Amino acid sequence: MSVTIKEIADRAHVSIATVSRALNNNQNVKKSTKELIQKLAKELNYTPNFVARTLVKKKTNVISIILPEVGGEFFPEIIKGVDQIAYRNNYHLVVASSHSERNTVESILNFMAQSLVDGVILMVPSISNQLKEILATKKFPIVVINGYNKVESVDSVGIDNFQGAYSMTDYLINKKGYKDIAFIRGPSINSDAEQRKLGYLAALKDNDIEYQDDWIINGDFTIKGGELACSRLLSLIKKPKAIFAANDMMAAGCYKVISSLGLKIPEDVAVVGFDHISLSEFLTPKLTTVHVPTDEIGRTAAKLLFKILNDDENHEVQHRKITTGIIIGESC
Amino acid sequence: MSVTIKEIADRAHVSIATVSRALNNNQNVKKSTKELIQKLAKELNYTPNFVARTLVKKKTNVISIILPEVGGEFFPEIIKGVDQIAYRNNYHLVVASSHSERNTVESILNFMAQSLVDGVILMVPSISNQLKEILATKKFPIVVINGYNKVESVDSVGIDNFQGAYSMTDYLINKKGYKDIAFIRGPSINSDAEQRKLGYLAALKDNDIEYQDDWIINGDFTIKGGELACSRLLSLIKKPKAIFAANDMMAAGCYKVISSLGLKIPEDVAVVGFDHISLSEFLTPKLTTVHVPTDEIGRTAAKLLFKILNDDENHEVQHRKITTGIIIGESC
DNA sequence: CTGTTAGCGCTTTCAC
DNA sequence: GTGAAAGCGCTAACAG
Repeated sequence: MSVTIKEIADRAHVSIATVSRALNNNQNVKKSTKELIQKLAKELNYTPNFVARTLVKKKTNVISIILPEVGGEFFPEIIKGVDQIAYRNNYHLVVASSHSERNTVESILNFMAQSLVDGVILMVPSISNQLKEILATKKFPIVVINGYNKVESVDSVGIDNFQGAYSMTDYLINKKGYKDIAFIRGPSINSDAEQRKLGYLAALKDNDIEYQDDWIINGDFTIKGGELACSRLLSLIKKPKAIFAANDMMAAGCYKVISSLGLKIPEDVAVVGFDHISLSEFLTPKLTTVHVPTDEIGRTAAKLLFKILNDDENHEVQHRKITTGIIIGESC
Repeated sequence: MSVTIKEIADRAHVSIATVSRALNNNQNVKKSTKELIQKLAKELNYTPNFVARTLVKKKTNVISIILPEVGGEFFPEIIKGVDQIAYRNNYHLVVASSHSERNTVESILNFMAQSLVDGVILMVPSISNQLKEILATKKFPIVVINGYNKVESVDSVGIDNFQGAYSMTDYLINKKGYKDIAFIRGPSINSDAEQRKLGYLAALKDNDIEYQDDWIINGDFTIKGGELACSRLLSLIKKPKAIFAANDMMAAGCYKVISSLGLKIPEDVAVVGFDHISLSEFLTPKLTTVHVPTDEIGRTAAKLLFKILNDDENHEVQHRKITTGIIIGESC
């Protein structure tokens, strides 16, 4: 096996305690012996046994992120952000995605029970009651990624959907001069989607624009849903001049319908989206959309977690919102 | 802290050794005491301390996957595949992506040195000499994802680029009746790209079609590169009737150029790609392309790794190639 | 069947 | 400054 402190101790003719001290650079070890030990360690290519240290320190230097899936547009970015911060803190990251054979709750409990990780970042589409209970009574460091429907006692970070939708709507009105703006909603159980709708409504209101009931159409965040919604909007007697889709996928659906009707974006009707997925860059004309800084979410969550980890006692719960920005394309 | 076997031992009035045995279900423990212990364990909500066990067993039940990046089209799928298999084997997965602050080699050495993981899956765009050396002298379980440029002594899995390109070309010729097929290459240092070119050439040859030098154009796997290559091809005196881009990104570039020239796909010129990235589904007309079963790569790599892990002594090195399939769109 | 004992590799009092 | 010794929670001989 690999070299241990015992090996070094033997060669340096000191005790393993001294080696331990010297290697941890702390304590009061005579300069010369410290140097000798460090030299020896280097020579022997010594690396501390992580596991042994963990056993005594009760600290694994591992955090974990649990998410519904590892693929897609957002998750990888989040992981990346977390990984970055973890690395800087000299931590490792275990990624656990719930899949058919594993569910989120199980994952958390498992990790924590086995004292495998020092903390977890949890990303869930929605917070079930079972989960809520666990979180409410939790006694381990955790931060949740998911803006709404949150548990008060648990740190969280989410994106500011309201602000994003508000500023996009405001942009359409005040920078682009649109007044007739329709909105395609996301699934109503989805709290992100709801916030986006509220942001849209608030912006209309603040600009003294009456909202039209039939310009707020249900959608389901899919391309297909966008197509359906869009064709309904464009078959109204009073058609909107701009369509704000609650996500880019549905905006892409609008593109399909609009081009199949022989209409032009943005001349005949403008389309804007939300998310800034990579597809939005490939649409012609390039989609104007709300950018969600995904990696920042990951980084923020990780930073929050380390704040708890380093500052356990007097850490106070925070709920952070990540603000969005507008990516200006040519679709309005 | 959490319950330990000592706690259980006390309550059951037996020694910790017996508890350990009972819990591990092995050995010969009297049925009644075993049942008592297991009942107690459940009552006390006992979970084994992973770290303590690791320290003595010298086995962490963690594998790691190291990749250049966590985002993008492919990596998440690979991770997912690995995760699935890992979970089934009762293992955890640590994901490490090399980023600005960390490089691959460092990661491997680090993990192994700290005896943090039992094995690693390594995915690299290319294998440097430094890495090659490490791999050649490696003494820990590792499997490399990257078909070519491989180290003989190390297990690997990669996709069969040659076969993929061959069958696509063959499909164009024999199913679709094309004879004038141009090819846009990837970067020549990229061995995947080279294999694709070879597959293309081989298919032409086997069908007795002379290849044309100026129909094989350099590209760089980017949209821009695809655009450039495509406009060069379409300004030739003798234009090809079909363009086989070595990846979907470049195929997307072709789409742009072709539509800007007012030409139609596939009537005026057919376009096919390679990779089956999600963008290819959104192109109009839908792109015909070679599907790379990414999650299968991950699964295969993981299975291979566990084969080594479980079968250490007499495992013989394998090099696996994952075959591809054709996704039929409307672009040819 | 079950208990005793000796570690795994390291950190951390407590003495000297 | 440094060593001795205990112990983290568990497993694995070795006895009985």
